Amino acid sequence: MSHSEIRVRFAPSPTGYPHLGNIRTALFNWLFARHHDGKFILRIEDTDVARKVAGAVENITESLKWLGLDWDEGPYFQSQRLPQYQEIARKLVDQGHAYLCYCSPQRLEEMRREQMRRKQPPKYDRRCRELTGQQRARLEASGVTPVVRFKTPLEEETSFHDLIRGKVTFQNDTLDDFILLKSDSYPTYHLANVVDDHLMVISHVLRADEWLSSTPRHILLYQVLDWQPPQFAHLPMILGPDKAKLSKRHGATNIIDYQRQGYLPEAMINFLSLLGWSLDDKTEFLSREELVKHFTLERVGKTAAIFNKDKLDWMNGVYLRKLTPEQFASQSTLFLQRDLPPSVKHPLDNSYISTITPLIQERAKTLGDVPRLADFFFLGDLEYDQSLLIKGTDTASATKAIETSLERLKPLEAWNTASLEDILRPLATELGLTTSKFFGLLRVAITGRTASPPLFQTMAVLGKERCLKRLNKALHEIKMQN
RNA sequence: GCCCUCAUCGUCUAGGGGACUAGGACGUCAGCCUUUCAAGCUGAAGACAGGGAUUCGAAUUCCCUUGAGGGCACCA
Repeated sequence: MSHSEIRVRFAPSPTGYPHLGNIRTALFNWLFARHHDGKFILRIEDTDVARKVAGAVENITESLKWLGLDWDEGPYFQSQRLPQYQEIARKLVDQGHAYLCYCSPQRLEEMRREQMRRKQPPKYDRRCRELTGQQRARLEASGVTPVVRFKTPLEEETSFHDLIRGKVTFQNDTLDDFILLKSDSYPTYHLANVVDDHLMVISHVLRADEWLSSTPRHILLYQVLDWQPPQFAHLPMILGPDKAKLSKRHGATNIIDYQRQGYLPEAMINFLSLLGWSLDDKTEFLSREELVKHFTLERVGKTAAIFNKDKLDWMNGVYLRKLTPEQFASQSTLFLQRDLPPSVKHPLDNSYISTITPLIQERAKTLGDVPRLADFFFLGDLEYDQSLLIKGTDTASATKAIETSLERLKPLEAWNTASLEDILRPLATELGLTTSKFFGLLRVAITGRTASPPLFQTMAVLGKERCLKRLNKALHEIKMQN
């Protein structure tokens, strides 16, 4: 591989399922790689045995696949590369850049509590930093398994140039002697991350802003290891509506949930790309190809973005409407099969579905809306809410309207939108009702609700038999209620 | 408490000294269309956190204040 090749990675830890923020990071890495014709690498940072979540790796790969964020290498697993980290840790100890620490977690915990209580920055007191051989031998003999800590320089400062933030500087004395290797001999994030980014020849680290303050530690590691650090770009965070870092308590943040709710991957990609990045002052819609073509770090912003679900819904609706009727029908089918009430008999008839979905397409914001918007096309008997049935009309006129409609409709042979309109529209005048009232009444009788696709089209799709049956039932209910 | 970062309409953002009476989008409101709901169209309301400084001129540069976020684990 050439030295100038762009190589980036998405490196999630399998301690949970990826949410919007994680995926936005993946997306920007992917876009950056594709834009520069580089490589996008997937690395699983599974160094925390205790917090590992079953199925997380599968969920991560599934999410990336759903969105079409294909990776060129990996997934690599850090848990399978333990010897590499251990060797580096050993080397650092040998060279005097790191040391063995025998302090117990309990002692550290107490110390932290005390520091917090005294409003001091919680920091390791470096008790083991300068142990004599004798002291070490005694601790070793007592059976304590040590951790390896980095010997952070006590003076001077560490700075680096962030591609998005510019120059960032930290005083070394504000840094801790952080742990490199845990007592279970797994590396911590800091060690594994640096070692892997170097070994995998990562050219650019594009990660969320929350990592900014650990970057000086990483820089320090690169320095003592005599490795060239990658370029860093810390992406603005995505926050929940409460302005806090996205987390479980923000609800359905797992990216796969959005798939389940019926968001389209294209819409998701487009929406996410605009969270922290923009092309110009007006472009809202960009295809995957356009995104790849135009994506640059220069146009990534610095300010954290609050996730705005309303806009996602709007955008998904636009993408839904852009689908061909055939595409929309086939995409809807899965959701209808999954979410229609159990009373609806399966399997569903595909040709019937394709007559319905055109009436739903411009009304759905997600594919998950489809079953709710279309259930009355599949249900047998409808349950009427009496207040809906007689809304805006009195019982007598409602009864008469439906009776007359039934009378005129029964002999109708050609049951289609035009013929239905030819019969029913004049009837409104005849009955002395506004079309709004008359059609509204029929709408409730036919669909069980006050809002639906256009009445005649709906009736045409439902068919004569079902419509007459529903009108009869509605009529019966009106009479029963009085 | 300490460190770091950020700061334009409710939200996502454009803006990198004069083109800004600050543009676009979502949302909101109003109107049009209309058999309802949507969709569509038109319009409206709506922001440069505050204070200094630099400059002929600042949303744009610098400083301070304030606010917000993030980090400070044998978690990543």
